[in-house]
Amino acid sequence: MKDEGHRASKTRTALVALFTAHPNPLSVPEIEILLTQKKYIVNKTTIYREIEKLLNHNVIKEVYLRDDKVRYELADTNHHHHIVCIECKKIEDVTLDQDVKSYEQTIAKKFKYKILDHSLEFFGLCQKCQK
Amino acid sequence: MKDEGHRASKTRTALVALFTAHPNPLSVPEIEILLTQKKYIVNKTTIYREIEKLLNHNVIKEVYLRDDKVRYELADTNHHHHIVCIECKKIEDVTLDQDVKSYEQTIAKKFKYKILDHSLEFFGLCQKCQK
DNA sequence: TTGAATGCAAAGGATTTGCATAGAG
DNA sequence: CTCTATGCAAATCCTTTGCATTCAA
Repeated sequence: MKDEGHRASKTRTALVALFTAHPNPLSVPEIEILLTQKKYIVNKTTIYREIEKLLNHNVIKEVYLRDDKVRYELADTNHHHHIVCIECKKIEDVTLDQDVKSYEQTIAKKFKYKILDHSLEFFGLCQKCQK
Repeated sequence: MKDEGHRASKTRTALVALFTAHPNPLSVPEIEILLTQKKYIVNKTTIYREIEKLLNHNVIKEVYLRDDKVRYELADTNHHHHIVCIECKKIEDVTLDQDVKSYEQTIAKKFKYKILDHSLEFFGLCQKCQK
């Protein structure tokens, strides 16, 4: 990003550090709370704008988990899915040996689509919440 | 629903008819527009409240498609997924011969989760939009 | 000095809530 | 008559936009 005249601003640094340290995909309101806890006070607007830049530069990507909140996580991780506990909201990464890619060819042919991507998320109860 | 004292109210009838006639999962703002086009004017609030009742009675279910809009579709259809054209936003149902269920056991064991459900959606370009 | 970064206020859009009225059984 | 259904206004929450100011290369 610096190549394009962008700076290693405080907010940018703080956000990347947060995403690196944090295991879960985060929404903007969550990010705001976490930054505040770290005594780093930023305006909501700044977060939204910074998120947009990070998205445009493929530093982070969007994650959708069955609610109307958009979450973000680092983009440079391996392709993976998520498993979400519907009770405690814990989120874990899921990697599949044989990924859904195999379906994509069949579907692409059947529907005459050029498939670019897919979302696969699992929902259930984690060990603790099953009790 | 009638069993529980609910009536076949105008809005309820109109909504179920709309979902039955309409192939795509619909958001509340979309529903409002479609009903208006059919000369059936309802207040937004009424739609939201009716949607909630239909959800509670499992007449419809929520669908999430990579944006922050919640959509709804009839719940009594076969388990299926969706393929979305990122250009023209067309949505089609996708049924898989061998569903993701097979993954669920493996993942459930590995993560010690009780898996209840999953979401799988494909994104790409439909035939028209590939040109 | 110049463009990027930030804050603040306001606007927009979706959704929810409270209250009062209308309507169906 | 009684409870459901509906409308309307207001409130909330998330997100975006415009404008002015600050900051870093």
